[in-house]
Amino acid sequence: MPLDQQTDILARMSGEDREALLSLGTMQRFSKGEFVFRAGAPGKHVYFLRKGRVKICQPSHTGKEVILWFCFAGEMFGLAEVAQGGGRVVHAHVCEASEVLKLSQSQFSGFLRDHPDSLHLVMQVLSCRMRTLSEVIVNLVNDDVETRIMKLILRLSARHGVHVGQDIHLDITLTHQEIADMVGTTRQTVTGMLSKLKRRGFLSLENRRIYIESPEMHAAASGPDH
Amino acid sequence: MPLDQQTDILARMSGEDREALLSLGTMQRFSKGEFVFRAGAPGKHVYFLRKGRVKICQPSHTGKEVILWFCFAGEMFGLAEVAQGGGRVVHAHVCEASEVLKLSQSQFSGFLRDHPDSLHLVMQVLSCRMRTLSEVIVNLVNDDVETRIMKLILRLSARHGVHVGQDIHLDITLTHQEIADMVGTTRQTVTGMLSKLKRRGFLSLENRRIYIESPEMHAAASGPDH
DNA sequence: GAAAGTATGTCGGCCAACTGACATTTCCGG
DNA sequence: CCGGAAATGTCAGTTGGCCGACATACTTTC
Repeated sequence: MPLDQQTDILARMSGEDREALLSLGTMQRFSKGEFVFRAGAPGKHVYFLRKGRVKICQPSHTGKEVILWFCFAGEMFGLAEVAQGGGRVVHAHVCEASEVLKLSQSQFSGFLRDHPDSLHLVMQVLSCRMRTLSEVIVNLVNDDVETRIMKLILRLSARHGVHVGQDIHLDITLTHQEIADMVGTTRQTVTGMLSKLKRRGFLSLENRRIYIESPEMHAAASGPDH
Repeated sequence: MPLDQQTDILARMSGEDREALLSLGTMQRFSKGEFVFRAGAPGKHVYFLRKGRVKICQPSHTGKEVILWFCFAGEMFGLAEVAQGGGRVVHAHVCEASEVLKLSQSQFSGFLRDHPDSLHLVMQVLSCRMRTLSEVIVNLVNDDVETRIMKLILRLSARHGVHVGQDIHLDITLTHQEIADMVGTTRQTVTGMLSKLKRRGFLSLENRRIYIESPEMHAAASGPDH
């Protein structure tokens, strides 16, 4: 199983465990632009995203935002602060209408105690996320902006790509600003790079969706050409 | 407890748990320059550093190395791959003569099953490390090299600083290259920045050790001046 | 204690990418 | 279906920090 598929914890849980989990928590609905929680808030709950899309991002004194984690249906978020204590350091910002399962710290520890298989899954998810974060760091340090953007697109397509004939169709919409916040660059540079990649034939853009011409892309993203 | 103190898992474990853990694993000795494991190796063991210093670093195709984690006595490493499966993606590179406790995956899961308090600790450590990684990402994206170096020094001093009168004495030796690999820059730039900081009176350097004039430093590192 | 290896200090040239500024296009709520 | 808001496209000016190259200092090893 590729790294990118491991984080859908709800899907990987056994049926009984999932039922138990769902019956424990309470569902909440959010619409676009709202926050599930904000930096500074206490942080006594864990969340499971059932539907929609949430970005976990850290604001900085300069006003710039960094997106640390893009959360899709089936994934878990908000665990770090619960396990570790202390308030939230990140925002959980809702990108599109979403449904979220909310569990208190004690509900969740109880669940883990009673369901050791799920405990193991949680450790896997945490490990997987640590690897993803490490990968981002390595990218930031080693690669130029163009390569970072290509690798991001490939990473996303591993989990959210739909094969359409020869190409891969990324079925999520991202603004250039969001891409910039994920790879650590500016909106203008993203715009420029994307049209450059389009010109080169690596991908095509249609009403805010990205189509990847996969073979060329993989070869090109293996490293900045030098 | 500050973030930087949470990772000394051996110290935080109860006496009985620690005894149990130590009796389970086997001790190994390494000298400077050796590897506890290398990227590509299978990855079926967890390690606890009893003495010495180990850097967890990820090599890249360009030859550059990124230090993701500097491991000190009492800390745990190599868990991510064990929990998550798959081979090592990082090197564990021994910086100075070290002693390491080695446990197999099954020994470790057994231990966690029998010692729920320690399980909780492990989750805390993982969460803490995720936060640290996130912090590094935010630094890389937002701050210039000078600020990144200052923040690194402050982070290290929180865990390894010894108060000597007015100043804080960092009792670990780091080469400029290692600092560069941690903040994502080049050796030359580190040399330049350190002497700039020295000129400004933020810190002083004596035979490869760093002394911090704390008050000025904290103020300055809160953000790049603009 | 000499030689080899490793770490530090310093410099000029150069380019990727940021900044700010603006025009245009697309989206979305009423 | 219209008007404001948000997203995209483009450009010239500026610069932080990389690269390469070299000299000096420290520190192991035999």
